[in-house]
Formats: sequence, structure tokens, C-alpha cells
Amino acid sequence: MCQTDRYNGKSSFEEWKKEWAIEERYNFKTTEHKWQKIWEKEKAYKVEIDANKEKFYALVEFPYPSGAGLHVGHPRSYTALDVIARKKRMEGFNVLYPMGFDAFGLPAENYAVKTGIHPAVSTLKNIETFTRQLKSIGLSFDWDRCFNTCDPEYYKWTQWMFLKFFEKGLAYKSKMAINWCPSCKVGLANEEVVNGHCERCGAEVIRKDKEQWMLAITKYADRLIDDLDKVDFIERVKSQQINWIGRSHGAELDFDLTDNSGTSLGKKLRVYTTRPDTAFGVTYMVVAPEHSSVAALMEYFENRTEIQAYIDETARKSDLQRTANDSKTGVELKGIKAKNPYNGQLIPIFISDYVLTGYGTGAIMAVPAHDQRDYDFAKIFHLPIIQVLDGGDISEKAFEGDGSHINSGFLDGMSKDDAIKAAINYARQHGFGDAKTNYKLRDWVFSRQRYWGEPIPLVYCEHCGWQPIPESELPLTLPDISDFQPDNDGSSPLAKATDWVNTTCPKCGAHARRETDTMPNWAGSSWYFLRYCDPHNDKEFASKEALNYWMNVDWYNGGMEHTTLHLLYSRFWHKFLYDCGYVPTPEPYNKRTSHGMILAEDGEKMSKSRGNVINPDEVVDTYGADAFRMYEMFIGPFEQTAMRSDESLNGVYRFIGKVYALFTKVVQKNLSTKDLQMMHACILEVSERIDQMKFNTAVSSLMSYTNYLANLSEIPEELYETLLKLISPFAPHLAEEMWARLGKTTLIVKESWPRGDAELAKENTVTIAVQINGKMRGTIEIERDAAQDKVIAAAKSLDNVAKQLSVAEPKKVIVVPNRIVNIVV
RNA sequence: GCGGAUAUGGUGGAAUUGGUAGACACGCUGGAUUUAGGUUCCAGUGGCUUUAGCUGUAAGAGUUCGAGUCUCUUUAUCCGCACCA
Repeated sequence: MCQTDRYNGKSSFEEWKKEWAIEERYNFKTTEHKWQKIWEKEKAYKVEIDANKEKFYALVEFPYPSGAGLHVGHPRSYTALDVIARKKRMEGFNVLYPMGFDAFGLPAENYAVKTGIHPAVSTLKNIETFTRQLKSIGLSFDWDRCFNTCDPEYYKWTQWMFLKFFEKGLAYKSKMAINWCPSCKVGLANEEVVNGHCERCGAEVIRKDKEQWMLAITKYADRLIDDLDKVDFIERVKSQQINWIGRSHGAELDFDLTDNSGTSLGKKLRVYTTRPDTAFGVTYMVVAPEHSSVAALMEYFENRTEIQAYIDETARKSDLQRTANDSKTGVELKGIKAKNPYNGQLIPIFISDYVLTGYGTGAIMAVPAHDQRDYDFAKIFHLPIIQVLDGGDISEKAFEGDGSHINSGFLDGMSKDDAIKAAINYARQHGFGDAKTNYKLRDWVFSRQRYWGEPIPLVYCEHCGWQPIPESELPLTLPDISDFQPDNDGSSPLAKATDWVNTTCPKCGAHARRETDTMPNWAGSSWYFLRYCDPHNDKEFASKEALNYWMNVDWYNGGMEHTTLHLLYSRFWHKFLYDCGYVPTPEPYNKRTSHGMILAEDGEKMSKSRGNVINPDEVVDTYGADAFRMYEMFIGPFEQTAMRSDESLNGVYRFIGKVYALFTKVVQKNLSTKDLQMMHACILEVSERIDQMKFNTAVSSLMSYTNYLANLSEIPEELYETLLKLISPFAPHLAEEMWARLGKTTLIVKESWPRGDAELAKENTVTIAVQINGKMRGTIEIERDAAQDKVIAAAKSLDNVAKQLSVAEPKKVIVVPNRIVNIVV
């Protein structure tokens, strides 16, 4: 290491000493800047595969480099895993802690539409800002592994993987009603629609029929649920994913269609139900207005005009209007009936928009006695309500609880589970149905009508259909265009680049057109953690060796908002690669945690429109990176929402100044028993609390320990060294500086983590609380692990206790060693 | 409605997992240093009350020698999903 860097430009330690002898306060600005430069020069955080060392892969979600710069939310997550990464590094692990940029996306494109500045230009500029900001916080990323997803060297592999999906038939084009944002002029995945509004711009989402590329994530639905057992994800992430996938077990049953007299039309209506056991309570059926059999059966209906009017009305409604509807509407399909296959009863059929076309079969059997929605509908249309489960009172509302079956023929007397089995068996034996599992999860809409995304590497040939471009032609780079405005008709801006669009078919050589839709911004982030393992590889997305060594991600932290988006998508993507044999493990992340949001001081969400956004640069500038880092960790429990406050920022700022000031009292001196005890207790506490992500209490341990040191007239060097090591994950600049001032020539970030000794951490004397009937009456000081009768004797000799015992006989004495004596009288 | 969480001083939050509630910090009060403000340092700080005591962890009940912690009931707040049959 170049010594003049360490010594603030001075040639020797002695020279430098003169400089800091006159400083009273900690100059965080020059100090932090100095060490950031030294770390960078020394490549202090660079990692390579090392078969002799155990690896640890810590990952945080890489940011989208928006024009606004780093948000205060980012550092909370990044610092947390930085603390963990730094500690693991000091514990001897080979730590991979990488950072990159998720650089494709709508904001850059919208900005381009507004200003004419090419997304590639603004994105690179933003990446520069982000990089500078991230470095200013002193995060220990291995910057040599940094990449961004809009780099052709990267998206070459995103395209390559898409071709694999295509090859295996998991990428398919389908014309379907998709979520369309009229403001962004782009199709959205279900996961991107929030309460009927576009997740990004807030405009109301409408339905639009479009040809879209889809990825068959539903094929992985079961494994995406079941494999959650193999990983250590926090509960709310697991349950949210399970909820989103929405697996339900039930049955599909066919109901014969008849005319009014009961003569079969030779057609069937299939329903999905989770409760086939309630079939004897079915009093009518409902099909979604868009259901294909409604149009197909039109000739049989007596009230066609009325039916058509309802269908048209439904089509005009957005999803939001449809679900906002409190009271149920619908129209009976007059002229036909359905025959209940369980009891032969003829029942009416309705269309109603409370039945969704996209779930199950788009048709239901209604059991108004035991389903509130059916009950509401039945009341409005004066339909019979037949109770088939014993219990409850159905005069006011549906009974949705459990009860044994009544009015149910062969199911009478059975419990729920038995009756479901029996009902399905009956359907199977009589050939009108079978068990069926359904999911709320839909396939992933993978096309976007945008410019700033990965081009989909397929061409359409009149003769050969959709053809993949040869792998040798990857990456298929984005053409340079100047008009980024999407069309109202829903075609991508890329359609205007006619030179690029027109090409030849790789199979037959005839004229062909390229796909002009691009991939969604979730594409690049679906596998980026694999690329970090081997980011400069131009032969493969990552070598087998690198993947075998580094994967899995040991600890992944990120926002809850990505639970049903990025996290689900990337697990799916990874499983697909696993099935193809490209990655060694079926799940990418061993452990997933999630940080709480940071709210503004008024408890509101921080947002540009509210004008309460805080720029991390300002905080770093006023308080320094270390104070900012420690503040982010001290603000509250990591997984909970926290409120920003300048006061507590002041608190940690003072703390850092205190640690700095202690330096003048450091001397060469042996440790007292008390010193040893305090030191080891602190080591144990901080170590344990970092591992458990209890960063706020880890910091308070450091503060308590520092207070102990502050009360000593002379501080033995070992105590101070230990403090520096323990504080280094939180405040690496300060730790590095003081380490150097102790005359050390190594980097503290490469030092080893102190080992705590639980025996030494124990105090020699303990304070034991003395209670009478569970009420505190005083405390006694006694040596640790003292004999029971000695403790009891000491307790009884307390004035307060003796007074009470003079009037009452002790019935029982409970002694908890080193903790409490409770005398029951 | 379903799923997940949370509830402790003026504030953010601790509590070795059933054993001295309020660690650590912020704020506040008083004092010292300072020309003053800020900084820094010392003391105090849950409530009520006369030293001694009583009371206190959203509300109510229960288990226990002992409950912030366990069980049941209720309430409030936050987050996610939501006509998913």
C-alpha cells in the first residue's frame, strides 16, 4: 500500500501524527474520501474463486438508475447486507457482494420522448450518478463485477435464454385480452396492475385484445409453491407468493344442457368448484358473459336482445368498474336449463359479471346456501336456497362454516373431506367430472410495445411462421432510432425502424419481419445474480465452474414490492434453466429477507409529488457516510417500516465523534477482569445481533461499550482495537482511520473478526432480585453461581424482606440461579 | 372477506425467549464550560405520591411462585390479495 495515501499525503506516520495532534473534531469528509480512494486502489473488495475458502454470496436488488438518483430506501438494504458482507469477510469467508444496474425501463424512454435524449445516453449518465453515490456510502461491492442489463454483452444472454424458452415451447404467442395502460401505451403483466391501475403511472388499466408473447410460468406453479419449503424466506414473502399463485384443489364437473322440457341438447357446461360435495345445494348456474358457449348457444335463447345487451355492457366496463359493483347483476339464459348430474334436477342458467372468464372454466354451479356471493345473487333473482350443510342460519346470510351433510343423498352425514372425496369419485365413475387443481397465477405477458428493452430475437416468416434467429447472431442489438413515441394502435416504436424490421427468414431465406415488441423490464433482472458469478464471460452467461462455486445466493435482501414480481419471476426463470441443465440448483436464493420502508418525518411515504424526498447526497455531505450508514441501521427493527428523523441522525453523529475522541485516552495497558468481561460481552452481542439482522440493537451494544470506555481514565489499546473491529461493518471509514492512527499498516476491513468468549463475558458478581409473592422487595449482590442456601440467606437478611417474614411464614422459596429469589408467604 | 404483521414513556425503540419493564438513543429539565447561540461535559427524566410505597407494556379474562412475553376473547393500526367459485 502506498503509505502517503494513508498518511494524508505525509510521507511518514510521524509526520501525519503532527497533523492529527491539533485536530479536535473528526473530519469525516477528508477521512471518508481518503479511505474510499485507498479501498478502490487496493481493490479491497475484489473476489475471485478460491477453492480453499468457503464462499458467501450476499445479494441486494440492483437499482433501476432513475434520473432522480439514489433513493433513501436503497441504502437501508445495501448497508444492511454490507454490514453482513463485511463481517463475513472478516470471519474468513470469500464474500461475493456485487452491484449492477437494471437499466432497461420506461422512465428513460419517457424522458427520451420528452427531451429527445436517447435512453442509452441518459441511462449511462444516471448510472454514473448512482455509482458515485453508492461509492460515497462506502459499500463494499466488488465493482469489477458491475454490469448493466442494457449492455448488449449482457442482454445477449437474456435473448439467448428467451430462445431456450421458445425452443422448449414455454414462450408462445397468444391473442388475448391483456391489461393495457392507455397512458404508457403498453401491455402489463397481472403483477403490474395495482387495484385496476398501472403500477407505474397510475392510469386506469383497460382490456385490450392483443397478440402477446407469453412465458408459461403456470407450468411451474406447483414447484414455485412446493419448493418454498426448501428455502429460508421470511414468512410474509412465502405467504404472499403462495397467495399470489393461489392454488386451490377442487373438481371440474360437466352439467348437461337441456331445453325447457329437459330434453338434452347434446351439449355440456363445465364448471370448476372447490366444493363438489355441495352439489345437492346447487339451484342455478352462472357463466361469465364472455364465455364461449354463450355465443355458441345463442340460437337457443329466447331473450337474445337482453343477453346481448348485457354482454355489451360488460365489455365496456373496466375491471375496476366490474369489481366495484356492490350488488350483483345478470340475465337468465331463457330457453335452456342445466341438469344437475348428482340429482337430475333442472336448474336455470345465468350470465353475470361476478363470474370471471379467466379463472377455472368461466362457469360455476351456484350454491347460495353456502356461498355469500351466490346467496346475494339468489336473493336478487328470487332463486331457491337449499341448505346442504348442517348448522348456521341461512335466513340472513350464507352459512360458510363446516357441518355434516344434509339433503345430499348419498353424501348425507359425511364430513367435508369425506364428502368431497365421495362426490369426486361419483363424478369419475359416472364420467362427468374429476378432481382438478386451479391457480390464480396466469402466464407471464412478456411483450412490451416499447423501444427501451431487449429486442425479442424472433422473426416472422409468411412460410415458416415464427423463427428464432441463430445464436451466432446474438446479441440482436436495438436499432438506433430518434422517434420513441409509441403508437396509439399499440405497436412498438421499433416498428418504425423499417430497415431493422425487414430481414430474411433464417430457415427458408424468404422475406421476414422481426418482432418489434421488446421484453419487459423484468427480463434482465430474472437472472442477473447468475451473471455476477462470471460477469465478463463472452462464451457463456457464466461458466459452470463459477456457478458451481458461487451459487446459491446465500442471503438476498430486497423490497416486499418485488415479492410477486421479480422474486417470483426469477425463481421461475431459474427453475427453467435448472431443468435445461444450465444451473446447478433448483432454487436460486437460500435466504430472503426484506427491509421495511423508510417514511418521511410526517409518516407519509416519500415521493416526488409530496416533495418530501431526501437526497442521500445531502445526508452524506452534512453527517458523513458512516453516520448515514449507522443511522440507517439504528433507526429501528430492520424489517419494519421506519420514520426518518434528523434527531436520531444527530445521535449517531455524536456517537461517531465520541469514538473518535476516545483515541486520545488509548494507552498500552493490561486488561482488568471487568475490561475483559465488557469486551467479550460486546463481541458476543454484536456478532449475534448482526447475524440476526438486529442491527439497531447491535449498534446500541456498541454504544454501551463505548460508554464504558469513555468512563475509563485510560483505555487499554486492546479494548479500543476491538471496538474498531466491531464498529467497522457499520462505520468502515472511521474504523479504518483510527486503525491507522493506532499505527497499524493493514486494512481493518481485512482483519479478522474478534472471537467472543462466553465464559469471560460472564460477570463475577450478579445482582439478584428478591421478590415476596412476586413483588420486588430489593436486590442482593452476590458472586455468580452462589449456593442456593447462601442466596436465600442473603435474601432473607434484606431489611425489607426480614420485616415481612417476621409477620408471615414462607411457604415456598423459588430460586432462579443468578436471577431471582421469590419467597411465597 | 382472506392472508401476513403490529400495539411498551413525550419520541424511535430494548427486554438474555416465563424471571429486576423502559437498555440504547432522541427530546425535555437543571447545572458547568462558552461573549452569546451551537458544540461538549455532569445530573435528572413512565405516572401518582410524604421518606416508604402504590401503579404501569391497547382492553378484558385465564394459566403460573412469577406474564410485555404463554392461552382465550375484544379493539385499533399497517401491509398484501380480493366477486379466484
